[in-house]
Parts: sequence; structure tokens; C-alpha cells
Amino acid sequence: MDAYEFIKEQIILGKFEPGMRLGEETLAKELNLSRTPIREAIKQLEAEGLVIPLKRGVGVRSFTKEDIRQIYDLRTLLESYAASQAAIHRTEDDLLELENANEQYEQAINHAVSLDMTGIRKIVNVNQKFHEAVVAASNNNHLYFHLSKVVVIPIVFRSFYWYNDFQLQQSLEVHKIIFEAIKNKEPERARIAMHEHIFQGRDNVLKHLDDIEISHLLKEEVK
Amino acid sequence: MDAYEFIKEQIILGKFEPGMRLGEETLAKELNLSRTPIREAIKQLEAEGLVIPLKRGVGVRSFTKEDIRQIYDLRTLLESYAASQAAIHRTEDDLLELENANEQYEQAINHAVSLDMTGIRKIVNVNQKFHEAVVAASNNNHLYFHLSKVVVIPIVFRSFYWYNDFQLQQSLEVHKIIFEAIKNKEPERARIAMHEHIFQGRDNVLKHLDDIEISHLLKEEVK
DNA sequence: CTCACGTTCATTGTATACAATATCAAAATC
DNA sequence: GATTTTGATATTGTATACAATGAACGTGAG
Repeated sequence: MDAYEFIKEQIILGKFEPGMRLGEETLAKELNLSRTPIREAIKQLEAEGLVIPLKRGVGVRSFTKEDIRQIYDLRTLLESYAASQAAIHRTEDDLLELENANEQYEQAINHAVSLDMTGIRKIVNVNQKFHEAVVAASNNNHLYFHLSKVVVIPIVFRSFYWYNDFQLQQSLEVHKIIFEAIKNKEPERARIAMHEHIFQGRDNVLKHLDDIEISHLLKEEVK
Repeated sequence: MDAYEFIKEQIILGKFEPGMRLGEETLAKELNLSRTPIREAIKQLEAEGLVIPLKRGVGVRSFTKEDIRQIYDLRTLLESYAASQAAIHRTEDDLLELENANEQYEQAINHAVSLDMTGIRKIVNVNQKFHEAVVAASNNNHLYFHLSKVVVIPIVFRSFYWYNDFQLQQSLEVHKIIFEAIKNKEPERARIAMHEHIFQGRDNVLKHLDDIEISHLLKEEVK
């Protein structure tokens, strides 16, 4: 398995926790590789900002609430722009991709009522598929390139744990609205709908981070 | 010297031309290093999109006119947002940085009337310093991080060759307007001024790329 | 008990050797 | 003459060995 993909996945899934040191020798043994390819993988992850210098080597970057806010604001800016551009430049093929992604999203939501690990992963994947399809339809490859590095943070993955059934249904509805706006070539409507959509995700995540903080404080008090 | 910095600089300055293959052994000899650190540098540059796979290894990425358009559009979006945020969040220290950058810009423009290589480099540096100061004042580190990877392309450096004295003076005036808007906490004015400013840069670059294209076509005809 | 210093040791940084393979070119086939 | 095959060669991919260095810990002085 590719070292870069592996380490990245472990970080996103939270298996490698924030602040955890990534020793080259340890990773090399775990992946049955020498240190050379490990070092190259780490250099890439460092360029993406997923790991940062720690002690002499690197460790998994931890994101503060302020980081999350900034990242979501950036994502809002980029994706709402992508949506408006998509409404201008979209082809028929783009529309098929978007519709397909939403159908899969609908299935994933209704199928995975239990919201277990595999169900969540499925939802995360097809949700991502829709958002990627919007960016792909925007006709700006560089936007796609940069956005792919903005979105991939552990917290985005985990955020779907915190969605209830109603919120998932609602998010599907917004996806459909965005799709319609792109289909009907209404850039402003697409932009605003996407803007609102991501802001809702942002608020949800930030609210739950507050809850976690509070529950941690309560635990401290018990001690 | 650090391999990453060296290769990056060569690409930005145009010493390593687009499409040129970057052989590990060659670079290693040139920098008196082994292949190991060279490979790591290349992996980083690849993650940033400055080099792309070519044959078995990598080569300097070449940017089409469409790429340039997309990159400038992205930069416009991000920097005009940065300007509006800067007008909200700027501190007194930020204002000092901005003012200082503009003073240096003014000096560089008036000093380097000849527009030789060192004069251009000076102008590029202080111009960048102003734009970075705006982003720094926006209070969004992630914006700063991503923007630093959007802007650094060879063409941006070269674009200053194509500015005449009047255009340089004009660009200084716009910098001052942006500064005033940020100082007076007028987000919308800052946003629009920055938007227009970068769009002018964009049009300038694209126009000159057309000229180059035409002159190349003429050369072909002569042959 | 606290802090400064120095030694030890784990870990990264770099070089080199070897293995794997894509590229290029020449020869063979159609 | 065009196309495919095949082999030589240059170049990357990986492993390993050694050098450099900084973090951790113990020791001793204040």
C-alpha cells in the first residue's frame, strides 16, 4: 500500500490522533517499507498542512476551533464560487454526474438508518462526490486542486456523526436545489444555496465542538 | 542550499523552463547532494503543483493561457475576500506593515526607472509584501497558506516586465486606496478595489500572452 | 528542591548500493 | 515503408548504512 495514502487515511479517520508523533522507523515497520518512501510521503503531507514539525520530526496537526472556522469560511467562499461558475459552464455530462451523486446520496441516507461506521463512510463519500461534481462542473481545474486540499481534514469526516436523520434529509433537499439552479443556469441562486449549505455544516460542527468542550470541562470537574 | 528552495526559485525565475525534465541525478550533482533530499524536494513541489509527472520522473509544469485565467480568477476571489476581512479585523500593527510595504513599493518604482532584472525583482518582492500584508491582516491563516500556493507561478513574476511606468504608478495608487479602505474599516470598498486591482493584472498578463502568441506565429510564417 | 550542565541515546538527515522498469533505438517482421 | 519486437541503457524506486543532531535524563551545584 502507498505510504502517503495510508498515513493520510489514518489521520482523516482519526486513527492517528492530533498531536501524535509520526516516527519514520515506526511507520516503516508498520507498512513493511524502508524509511525512504515514508519520508517522501511525510514531505507531501507536510506541504498539504496535514502534519506539522514536532520535536525533531513531524506530528499530526491538531485543528483548533478557530482553524475549523477559518477552513469552513474558506470552503464557503470557494464552493459557492464553484457553484455559481458551474451554473454558467456546466455541460450535460456534468448534470448527469450531479444527478447521479444525489441519487446515491439519497440511497445512502435512507439505507444507513443505523448510522454505524460503514454507513457514515458511505454518506461521507457520496456527499463528497456531489460537492466534487459541482467543482468539476465549474470549469476551473485550479479551484478543484486547491479545494481538495482545503476540505480534507479529520473534522469534516467526523461531522457526519453529528447529523440526525432530519438534518441529513434537509441536506439532501439543498443538494437538489443546488442541482436545479445549476441545471437552469441560475448562478446567483446556486451560489447562495451553496453558501447557506456549507454555513449550516459549519455551524453544526462548531456547535458540537462547543458541546465536546463543555463535556470535557465537566469531566475535569468530576476529577 | 536547500534543494526545495533552489528548484522552486529556478522555476519561478524561468531558469528551468516549462516542460523541462528534472532528472534527480542531474539536480543532485548541481547542488552537491545525494538523490535522497532531491526526491523529497520534488515530492513537495509536486504536491504544490509546480512540477508534474513527465516520462518516468517529473518536469516543470507549463501553464496554458486558460490556466493563467483560472489562477487569476481564483486569486481575485481569495484576495478580494482577504481585503474585506482585513478591513474588519486589522490591528494597528497590520496598518504599519501595510504602510511600510507601500512606502517600499513607491521607492522601488521610482528608483528602478530602468526596469532591469534586479529592479524588477525588487518591485516583485515589495508588491508581494503588500499583498501578503493584506492577507495577514485578514486574520485567516488558512487563507494565507493556500494563497501562497496559488500566487507563486512563473508568469506572475514575469508579468512585471510588461508594466510601463504609468501602470506601475497606477498600481501604487490602487494600493493606497486599498490601504485607506482597510484603515477606515470599509470592507466593501477594500474588496472591490482589490478585485479590480487583480483583474487589471490579469488582463495585462493575458493581453501580453496574446502578443507573444502572435509574435510566435509571425516567426513561424517567416520560417 | 530547582535549575544548569553534560552525557547518552533515539531519531532524523544524507549518501550509496542495488533492484526494478520505462524509454529509446535498432533490428526484424509484415 | 510502416509497425512490432526486443534488447541495451538510463533513470527511478527502495533498502541500508553511516553521520549529525537534538531531546531526555541523570548528575551535581547552588
